[in-house]
Amino acid sequence: MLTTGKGSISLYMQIKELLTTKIGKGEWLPGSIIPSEINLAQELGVSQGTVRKAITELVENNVLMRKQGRGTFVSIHDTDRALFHFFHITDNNNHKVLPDSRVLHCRTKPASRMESAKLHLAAGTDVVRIERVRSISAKPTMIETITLAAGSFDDLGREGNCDLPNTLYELYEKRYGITIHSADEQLRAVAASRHDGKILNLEVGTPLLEIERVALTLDKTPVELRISRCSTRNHHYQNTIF
Amino acid sequence: MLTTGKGSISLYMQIKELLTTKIGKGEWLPGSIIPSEINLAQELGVSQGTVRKAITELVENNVLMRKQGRGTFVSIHDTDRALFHFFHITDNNNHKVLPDSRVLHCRTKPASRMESAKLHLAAGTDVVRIERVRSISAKPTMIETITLAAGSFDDLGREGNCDLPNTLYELYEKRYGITIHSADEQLRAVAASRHDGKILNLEVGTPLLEIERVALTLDKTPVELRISRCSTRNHHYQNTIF
DNA sequence: AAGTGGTCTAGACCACGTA
DNA sequence: ACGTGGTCTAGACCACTTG
Repeated sequence: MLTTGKGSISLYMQIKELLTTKIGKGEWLPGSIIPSEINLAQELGVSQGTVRKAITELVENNVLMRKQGRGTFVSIHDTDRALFHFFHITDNNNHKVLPDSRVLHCRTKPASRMESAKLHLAAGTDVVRIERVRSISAKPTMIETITLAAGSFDDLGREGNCDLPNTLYELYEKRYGITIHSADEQLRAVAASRHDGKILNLEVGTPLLEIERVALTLDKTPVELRISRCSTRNHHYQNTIF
Repeated sequence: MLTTGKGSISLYMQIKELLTTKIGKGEWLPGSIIPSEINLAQELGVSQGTVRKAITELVENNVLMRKQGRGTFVSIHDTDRALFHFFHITDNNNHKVLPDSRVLHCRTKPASRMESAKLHLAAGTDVVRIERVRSISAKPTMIETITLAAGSFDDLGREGNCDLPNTLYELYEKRYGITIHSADEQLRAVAASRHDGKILNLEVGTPLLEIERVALTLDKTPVELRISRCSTRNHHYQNTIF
């Protein structure tokens, strides 16, 4: 179980990994309560303070949530979290608005070289590729191309199963048991293609903000590749550096 | 001094604010060591654990740095910190490279409406406006327009005092005692102007990534407005969401 | 050897939510 | 009334740095 003594990793770190593993394996599901600090401490044969330190760090990593008087819970991906944590587009008054979305295509195809590289897939593996338009205040504002490993999302994209909700990360969590925990984003300025222009109602060549995001699970497995091209006439990407 | 009892804020929070204030006022300078946890605890009449909790949160906020066996230090803005913390442009292999910079202009002028709004200055206050080009691997890659309240940076920009170092935040800290602690960034895609094109050696209309950054001190006072327009042909803006 | 931060314990009391 | 997390204490031992 827990190892102690010289040269071994600290107790609270071992506990942190133990808790992380339970969550990663689905033993403790998102939204469910975990045992109290006192119970965990007794089970593991350590003091409450040690468990507390492990939990504190997991709360800082958004893996757990504490609610005073109630208990500690595995974090859940509701719409709010998606909006405030992963969605960085705001209007020019810095207000976040969750855009609507409309699916254009949804197909299962072999992965491109770029897709298999970014998602760590073997060449030629099948992926689901979704293209959708997102509108803010009824104005088409961004085009998204989303790529998922077909194996992990088996029924998605098959037989016209394309009636997708607006916040996909909630779907991944609820229907497929895959929780997005972090993401790497790369931003570039690109020129609108003819296709972009037609859908976003812009001139060809208009500068667009391209966001290439790889979304990762708790154990850093890449799960989704999402390329968004956004008009930044009335909106922008907001980032705060602490 | 410290207040305790019902309805009052927690001890460690009061200590956190006390330490923050000392740093903000310049009583403890960047790079200097602060009293040990035990000394602080004795001075303040609390236990070491309480001081520790306050310090821990300040370390998480990048205000302090701990060095085991040595002590706790006020964070310093060396080149590395500027590079790893505030500079988000990387090449397409996700490697950070600190660009060179060459100053084009450096003038003191009345603030524009936008500048006075973003820097919380009265209309018409004098500001220093610096324009520079930054090159990566000898290729001009970004144009920066930097605006500072002239009052806080008195001699800067006067009498051709424009021999500026590459990492400005180090200069602000060392010469003017102003430490940049956080920043708000807004990213947009824009078309290269004739001026942009000439300097960056690009066609007019080429999409550029525009980064508008307001840099803040520890107490959230806006100090610098920086607008960067970057070619994203060989580079991009990298952001990780945890 | 002495001093620092890092980990860990055992126990106290408080604030909050539920029953 | 009870159980939860939140704060705080006092003290132990370890790991690291410096003199």
